[in-house]
Amino acid sequence: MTKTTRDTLIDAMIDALQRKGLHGVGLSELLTSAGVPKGSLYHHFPGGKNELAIAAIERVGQRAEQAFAALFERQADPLDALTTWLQQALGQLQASAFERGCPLATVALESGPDDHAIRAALANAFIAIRQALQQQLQRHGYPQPQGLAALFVALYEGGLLQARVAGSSEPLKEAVTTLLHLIRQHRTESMPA
Amino acid sequence: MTKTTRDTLIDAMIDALQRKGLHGVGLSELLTSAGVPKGSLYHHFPGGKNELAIAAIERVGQRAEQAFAALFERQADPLDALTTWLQQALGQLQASAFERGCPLATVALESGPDDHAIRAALANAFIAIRQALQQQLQRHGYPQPQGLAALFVALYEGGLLQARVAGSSEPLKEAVTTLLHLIRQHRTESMPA
DNA sequence: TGGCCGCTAGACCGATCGGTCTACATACTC
DNA sequence: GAGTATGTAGACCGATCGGTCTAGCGGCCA
Repeated sequence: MTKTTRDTLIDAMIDALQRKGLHGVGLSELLTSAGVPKGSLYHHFPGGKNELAIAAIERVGQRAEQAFAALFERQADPLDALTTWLQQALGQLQASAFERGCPLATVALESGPDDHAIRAALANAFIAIRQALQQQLQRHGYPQPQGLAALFVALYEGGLLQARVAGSSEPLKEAVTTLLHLIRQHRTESMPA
Repeated sequence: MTKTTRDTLIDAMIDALQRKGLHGVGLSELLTSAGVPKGSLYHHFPGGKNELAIAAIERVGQRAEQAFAALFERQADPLDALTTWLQQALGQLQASAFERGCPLATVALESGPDDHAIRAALANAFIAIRQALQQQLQRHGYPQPQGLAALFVALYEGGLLQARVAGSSEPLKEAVTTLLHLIRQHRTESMPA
């Protein structure tokens, strides 16, 4: 089963969003890297660049949900699962010489109030991610699961950003270590197993 | 003392970076909003858009350092100071209908590996900010001050991002509350006053 | 085999991009 | 008042932007 043209385009857009953001990629550049002519783009996505970006955002959201499901199934304690998750993200960032961050973050900051559709897609994706985390934390009896979920997502986004500009994974590593330490400490004291 | 043309341009660029990022603003748009002709821009910044962006990043870094200094002078406990800081950021975001975030974040995610100068300016700014936080935390005896500093910056950047796409300050508020709770708890237990 | 349709292919378009260049106003110096 | 430095003003440039349009390829069904 070969990848369809549509999927090729979406993947190319995701990669572009990770590296430069929506305004940063030219269509011709994107099409060249995807090996797809312009006609095909506008056949599959009549709405052009924007529609493709929205499809990319939605796919990222879906993948994140799947990845979380798999992760939480493998590791019982959500904290272990989240640690794995952050380590994976860090690994990918390092492997790409700190060029590939979160595909959602850049668009989120670039988008203006007029980009309704993009904003909606982003909002959905982030809500889904936070809810997935929150449910797992709640199920395992962590206090303030909603706040913790938002905190973890913030740590992920803010940490990747810092790692990117620093060209080093140290800031993120330190922040993760510190937060996990705080939570574990708090947990063992307030709810002894 | 009227604001110089140079300062007007820098401020306009900072505003643009907060709203749309570097690639998102056109020069003509920026110049119109600043009320400055193109000739003046290239007189003060021969390097054009990039050089202006770097000047803007540097100024943001300086302002942050000043703001921290003033904040820490007014509030003895760094945690109180940081709470104030996050509340101010949230206030500004809300006041602008969630359009004005951190001027550094967007450029950080947009910039490619070839933008050496911009990357260097960003790296400096973030290092300065983290160090300012770290020193204050250290001075007040908080454990893992470096990790805490990185964690706070991540919370700030990741939290503003979430608030922006959500069009609501709730995610950031919850994350802040949760983190402060964790730290205070940890502190009172490990180092009773 | 002829017609059809999903899709590829890329020439082409006006608009806008960042950047350059010349002309001019102002103000300070000799 | 002539000369010079500083900075304003915007017409103008080629390149590139996102998007449209026509041509044609290749498989499928009658």
